[in-house]
Amino acid sequence: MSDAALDREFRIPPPPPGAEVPEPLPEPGRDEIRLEAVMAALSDPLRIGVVRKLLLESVDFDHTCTWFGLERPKSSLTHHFRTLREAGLVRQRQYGPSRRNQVRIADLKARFPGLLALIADWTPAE
Amino acid sequence: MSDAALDREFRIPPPPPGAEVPEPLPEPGRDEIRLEAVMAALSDPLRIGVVRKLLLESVDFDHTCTWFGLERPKSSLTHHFRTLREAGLVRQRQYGPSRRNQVRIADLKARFPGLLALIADWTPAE
DNA sequence: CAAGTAGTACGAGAGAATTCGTACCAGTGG
DNA sequence: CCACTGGTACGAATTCTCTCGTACTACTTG
Repeated sequence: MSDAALDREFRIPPPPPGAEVPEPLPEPGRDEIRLEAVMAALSDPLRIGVVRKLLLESVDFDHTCTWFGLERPKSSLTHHFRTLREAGLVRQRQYGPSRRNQVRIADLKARFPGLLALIADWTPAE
Repeated sequence: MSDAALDREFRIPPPPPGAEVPEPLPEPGRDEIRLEAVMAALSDPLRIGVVRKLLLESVDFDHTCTWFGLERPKSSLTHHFRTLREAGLVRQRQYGPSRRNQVRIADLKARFPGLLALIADWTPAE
């Protein structure tokens, strides 16, 4: 699937008007994102599956870690989502007690055109 | 260095005419290449640099491991080139005593469109 | 045959990732 | 206040990866 198709079909709506959007947690700037780090983050099936699910099913603004239905201990999920954030793939914001995730679509499209399409087309091994 | 050694050093052997091309070493078939494995292989700067150099500077022929000018022990290079081959990124053929490498351009274009462009655009960290 | 070349395989040490238990903390809703 | 939810931080065990030395093999050249 092309980046343009992703734009048309799976665009993440803006936050609701008047809602307070917390600042993102620390993350690399757009120009600091390294392809090696992105590749390393995506080399784990759980993590590339998370990014893909966010791309394809993010009908709402963003999602908590538990929304993904991953059957892992919470401390493991913390590790994987931090890995994705530090690589520059997802942005995390703290909404009260929960932490919500979204793919950095604009940054990734600008920096690595075609990458999101590869992720969206990924399927887990049988 | 002997004259013969000088000859070998600077001669790029022509592509073997016709049927003299050895069979590739064991590698995953086109449809067996996994994106996770490709990402893992490319997450090492040395390896993504090798693939990039092959893409940009050796469209016609394939090249030995030492052609890359990497200042690592031979056993380290064996490890990295095997990783690339087992991930499905490069094809290796045995020409006499030396082993030559090519990017699997057709397979990767078909399976992961856009990936090769990402690799070609990569630059090492400063 | 002997020397040189281009690799391999094995194995060990160091370091990084992964997994996960445990303890803990911040909001939210009785 | 108390329990619950949705996380974090730390640390340990395990596993994986990277690096590299050593010894070895295969082929080519003189």
